[in-house]
Amino acid sequence: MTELSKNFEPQQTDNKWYAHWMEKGYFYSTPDHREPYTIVIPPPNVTGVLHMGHALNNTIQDILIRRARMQGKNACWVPGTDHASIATEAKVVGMLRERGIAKSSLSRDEFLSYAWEWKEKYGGIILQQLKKLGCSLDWKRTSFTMDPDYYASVIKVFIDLHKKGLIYRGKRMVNWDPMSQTALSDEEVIFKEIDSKLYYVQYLLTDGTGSITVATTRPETILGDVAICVNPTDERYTGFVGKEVIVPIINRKIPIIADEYVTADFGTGALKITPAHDKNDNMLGAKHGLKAIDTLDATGKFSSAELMDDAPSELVLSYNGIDRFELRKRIAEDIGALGQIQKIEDYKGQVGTSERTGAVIESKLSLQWFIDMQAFLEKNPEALESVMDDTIRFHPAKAKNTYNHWLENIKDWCISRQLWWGQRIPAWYDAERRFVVAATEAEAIAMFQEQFSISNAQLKQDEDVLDTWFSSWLWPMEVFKGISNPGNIDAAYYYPSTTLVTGQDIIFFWVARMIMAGYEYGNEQPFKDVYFTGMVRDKQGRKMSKQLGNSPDLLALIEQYGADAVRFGIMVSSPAGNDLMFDESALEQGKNFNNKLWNALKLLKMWEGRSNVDGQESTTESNFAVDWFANRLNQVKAEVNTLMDQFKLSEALKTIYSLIWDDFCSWYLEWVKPGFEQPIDAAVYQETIGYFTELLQLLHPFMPFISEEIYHLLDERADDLCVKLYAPLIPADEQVITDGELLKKVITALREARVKNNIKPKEPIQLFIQTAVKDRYRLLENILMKQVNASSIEVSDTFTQQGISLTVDTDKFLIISSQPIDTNAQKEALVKDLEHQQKFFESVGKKLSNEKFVANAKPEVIELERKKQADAAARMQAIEESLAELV
RNA sequence: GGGAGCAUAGCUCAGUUGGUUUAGAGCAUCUGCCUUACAAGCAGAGGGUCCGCGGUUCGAACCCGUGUGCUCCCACCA
Repeated sequence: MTELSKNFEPQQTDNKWYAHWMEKGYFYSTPDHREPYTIVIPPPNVTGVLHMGHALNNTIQDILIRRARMQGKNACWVPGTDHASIATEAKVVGMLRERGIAKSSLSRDEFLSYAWEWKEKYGGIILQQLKKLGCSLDWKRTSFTMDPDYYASVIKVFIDLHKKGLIYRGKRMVNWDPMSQTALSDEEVIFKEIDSKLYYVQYLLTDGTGSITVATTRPETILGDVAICVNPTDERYTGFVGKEVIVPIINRKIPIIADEYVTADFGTGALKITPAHDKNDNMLGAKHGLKAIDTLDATGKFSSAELMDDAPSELVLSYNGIDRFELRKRIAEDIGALGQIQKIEDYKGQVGTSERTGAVIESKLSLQWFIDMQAFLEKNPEALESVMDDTIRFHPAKAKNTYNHWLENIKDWCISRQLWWGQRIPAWYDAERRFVVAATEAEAIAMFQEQFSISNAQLKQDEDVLDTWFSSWLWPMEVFKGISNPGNIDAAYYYPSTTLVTGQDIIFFWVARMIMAGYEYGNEQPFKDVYFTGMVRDKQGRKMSKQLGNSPDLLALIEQYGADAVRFGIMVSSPAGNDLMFDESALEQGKNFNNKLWNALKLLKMWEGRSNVDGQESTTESNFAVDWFANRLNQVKAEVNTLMDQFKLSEALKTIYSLIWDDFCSWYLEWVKPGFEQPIDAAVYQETIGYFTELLQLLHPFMPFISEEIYHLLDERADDLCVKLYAPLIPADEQVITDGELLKKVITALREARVKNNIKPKEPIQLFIQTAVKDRYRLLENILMKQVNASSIEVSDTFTQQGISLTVDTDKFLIISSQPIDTNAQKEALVKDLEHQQKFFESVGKKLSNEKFVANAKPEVIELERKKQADAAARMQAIEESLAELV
């Protein structure tokens, strides 16, 4: 027997076991006759590092996949990363800048070779970090959304959807990120409340009869104004409609028009129309036949390029190159100098920002590629139906509402991005901007021949790449090459996947689109269950963020507490779909739990050499304890199964924790513990080892390292817990469970009596019991004696001595000790208990004498109330007898 | 502005179709113990107007209405 350390030392065991599991290839999966259980990881950004959100998400996936593996399913958890177009490109640009290289000085190919170099070097660190957490991923299947096959599948889907008329190219108002200089989808825009100012700008009428004042938050766009709009019912302005005003500074003459869109009671009731810079203005401009004048360039700086018709002044030209926010101040000042700013008010408004860069979004008219989502959904109505009718089950179900709302109000998806890192859009243009969509230039040339009768066309490929989510939505299929090589063995076996575990925040970005793609390309659901995790917050409920500095270093925590303790801490307080309030004290609890397990092991190791193989017969206390725990274990295993099937992982873990700590360690081990330096019965010892093994197996999905370690220390063996199959469930014997509960209750009550009467633990007592179920107590006697330190137990019909009396259920107990008895305190306690019982008895009695209750309640409920009443009566009688015996 | 959700012990949460609930657990707190696996522990205890108000019902933490307070999602009233 090797010497066991005082406490469990995870740092030494975690890496050892992970390496061992890898070496054995336990995480690798290939199709076979077994039922598959498939999870595809939500691919983290290739540039990412492990944070609390990942830890929560991946711990859950690992628990599910490990359990499936031990249930005999063919468990396959596919790892991988996402190329994360914007985020990665930004990182590479930053890296180049540090080296003194500007992106603009590079060709596309040069830039991409730097990007790949960077990806190879730094990408996927996060996957290595997942190993520290114990994640049992099938590393041979590691995928990347820019792998050659994956890339090809994305192009294939683009071409296919274009052919089906679901993808179109058009000039629309898009969300423009001036920092990364690309269009974004609506989902990538986050609205934030920002303090700004409302400027009241006066526009003079051309006929010299006065002016109209407009309230705007964006004076920098004034030079692009093409009209002033008022509500037709607004009496203040009835005389104005049809007249013209002069735009300050640029001196353009623009009409005053009327449209019901304008709300009279906001600002001055007059709205300036700038179709190039606002979605609603653009809509109004189109409706009223107004042109759009764009005064900002792609980087958000002023550009006079579209102002040439207005013969711009020196002042206007001097704005060129000024950033939009600086420009706002400048123009406001310059209009102020003209005396045409009436007032400036503080104003808090919603401003769209880029999810990735945080830059304030500009609405910009731009030629982009879109998916007609409405048409897509009409073609695939199952995408909505499957979720609403629980063909795809959402956990928690309330996420269905969110999903439903989004799909019912779905808008077109802008999928082109003005970036280089990503799948390049397979559209080919000639000099006259005619285009075809084709996978290769050769195909495109052939198509030009066919469509436009142009041979050997000189073509250029679209410069843009696709939105990252346009590749992610194929993830569950394409990790098995289901798009690039449809119907292959892996795809047929593993797809649709079993469970998806992801954050609620990407329900639209990702989950909804995967479901849509699933029905379009495979005509079935991509997964059966979706488990949504909440957000990880600090214990004050704040989001974790770099600015607040409240985001713990996960690897440091693993180093400090061990991976199992971290997993425990995360899981113990994270119900499905609810935010996780991360608190380091939960990790402490996890560490303590490790230690508890470790000490149980140490205890068994002490018994190992002292088991009595051929000696005395098993004692009855051991028999009952062994019998009880076997049943208790079966009972809890069934409970855990139910909880796991309902995805109540946190509850399941707490249930296992309590089974191990309370039932196994506090009760069972104490019940079978032999006297000091006494041998333990060999059969009992063997059973105990078996129970501990089963407990470790139950715990393994949650805490894989320590369970594997103890499993091997408990008994030298060749197999591993990691792949040990769960035994079939056996129903528990209720009578044995009930007897065990009674025993616990009696022990607790007697201990309480000892404490209250100042009987020292070491002082033995004599115990007398009056009970109607003598046989049951005979079974429990020896354990009871040991647990309450009784020198004798006598089951009799009457008590003949004075002592401390108490009742448990309807059984009466009398304790005789050398301590002097405080009769008054005894009486007081009994009277208090009696009063309590009486109150209860009366309330039940009241209920039972209520005719309406007896008439309306279900028979079994009435029966129950009768039983409660009878029990209370019996208890009252027992207490009264005890009181009478007290002189 | 529209929609969804939540409110139970100091904290984090369970509580299945209303009746085995006189509302439970973990953590924290308090008391006593270095008892021969474990003081990172053991034994025991205290702690709740189930957010307020009204209603339905024989019976409500649970169902309905309403008020209050939080959270999230959607929506560019300039």
